[in-house]
Amino acid sequence: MRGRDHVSGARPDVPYPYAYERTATAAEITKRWGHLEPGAGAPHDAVVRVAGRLKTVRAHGGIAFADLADASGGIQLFAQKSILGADGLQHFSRLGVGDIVGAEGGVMRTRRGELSVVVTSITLLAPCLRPMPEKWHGLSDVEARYRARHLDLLFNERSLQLVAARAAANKAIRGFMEQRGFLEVETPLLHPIAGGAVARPFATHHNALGVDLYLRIAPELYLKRLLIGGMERVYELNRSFRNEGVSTRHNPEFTMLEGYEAYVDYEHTMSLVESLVLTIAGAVAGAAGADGVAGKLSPPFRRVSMFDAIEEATGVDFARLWEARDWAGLRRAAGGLGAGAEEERRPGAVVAELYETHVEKSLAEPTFVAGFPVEVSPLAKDHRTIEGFTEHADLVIGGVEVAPIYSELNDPDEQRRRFRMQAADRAAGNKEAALPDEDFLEALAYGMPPAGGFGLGIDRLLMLLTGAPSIREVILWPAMRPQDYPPSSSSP
RNA sequence: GGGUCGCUAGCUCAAUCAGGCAGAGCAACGGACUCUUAAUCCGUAGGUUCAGGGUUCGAUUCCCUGGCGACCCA
Repeated sequence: MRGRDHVSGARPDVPYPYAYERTATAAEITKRWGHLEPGAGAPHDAVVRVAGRLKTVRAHGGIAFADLADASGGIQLFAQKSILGADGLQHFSRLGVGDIVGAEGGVMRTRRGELSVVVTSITLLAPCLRPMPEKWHGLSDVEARYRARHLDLLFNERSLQLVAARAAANKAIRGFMEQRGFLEVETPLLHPIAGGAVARPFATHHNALGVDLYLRIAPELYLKRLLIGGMERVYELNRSFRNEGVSTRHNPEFTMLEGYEAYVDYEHTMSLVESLVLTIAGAVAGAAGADGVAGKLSPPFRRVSMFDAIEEATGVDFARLWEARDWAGLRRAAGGLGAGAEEERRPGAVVAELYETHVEKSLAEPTFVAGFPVEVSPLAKDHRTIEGFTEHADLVIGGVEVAPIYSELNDPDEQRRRFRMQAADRAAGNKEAALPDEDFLEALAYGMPPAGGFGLGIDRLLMLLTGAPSIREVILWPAMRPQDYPPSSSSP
């Protein structure tokens, strides 16, 4: 591979200038001078200085053209020997695709109708020493796009749009939460105990303190401490980490929004989340186009109990079996639906499995599924009417769990029992079961106001809203195995 | 974790089915050309065919192992 290693050495001028005084972007020139007729020029004193990356260069002997792209769009550069002289034109013509340049000149529309900067001076700001992907097909190899995102963004407009969509979502979230009186906070990312969710953590170690630490799997337990501390509405737009598989829907680091509001229950919080999701959808549709469901969501979102949802999907009335405490009948019915219904499994775990395998994927329209078995919701308050259930709801859109919502558990004794239940689960081999957090229990004992809380998976929401087929499309640098590392030496 | 598919020049792809000199376009380099815009034309150079092993006179091609990725399933 030869590349263009020669270019920097061939330049007589400063190879890497420190700055370029730009006076116009491509879009500004298009807006200001778009009315020019073919062959017409702007007044002679209308000199612009533009900067950007060359997409193509076309030399024609006495003249040359180049397409310059900046963040606002593109503008053609038009160079002539009669203006630049023979050396100047040759200098221009030797510029290559990918070089970053600054150009100064007047503005005109060519006879063939292309708005152009008539170059009076061109400055190479940074040469492109590596060969660029092909101008016509660009970079389409999926793996290459994820690994070389800098090139992906240069060649694939959609990738850029998805970055903008995330920025728009973040901005909408902050605006919405602020307007509702929530304060944005930042809590620790390094946790002595990874709590607040059911997941395996990444482990690390602090040398000076001599303690093992874990990357957070959720900020929940710290945000609840803030409620104890007297804050009534808080949220954190956070990166969390889960040491689990990688797939089109899972990335080891992901972005989540968690919010807590004192003195309300999950019914109230469901309404909050509904408004929030609609607000985000509007912002994303504006930034990325409504390819996914961004433009199609409409309130009110449906609310359904887990038992009703299961009955709709399977035709079996598990609510009746549950109320009758007919565990044998429940196991029999669940077993008939392919669920693991062994004697030692708790009925709640069986119901949760039925929901996950038979219901969740089929919920296309935005739906709040309310009431989860206590086994899978160690941090939510007991359900007011269904024994063994909690006030935990999931917002499901397009068959994907987007947001869990809770009436937050604030009884420290009950919280301790829940941790014990999880510990038993863990002893039984479930490595994901939650760990007891004594610090948190002690804090809870000071009294936490009743509160509604929610978590919103931003990456998955962006996938849904934009129609992205993989979570890797909405994350700039998704987790990938290192390529050629260690450098291939010998085979085993 | 299982299954299917893919990996050839910087990029996009041929050649693989049926083993027989590894190619094209773009990009790069040299040259021609004063209204091009996937510019055109002439010329030059560019390869660990993902890696290792096997079969064979001969392997990008067939077989095995491994790597990386995509998709589907759990």
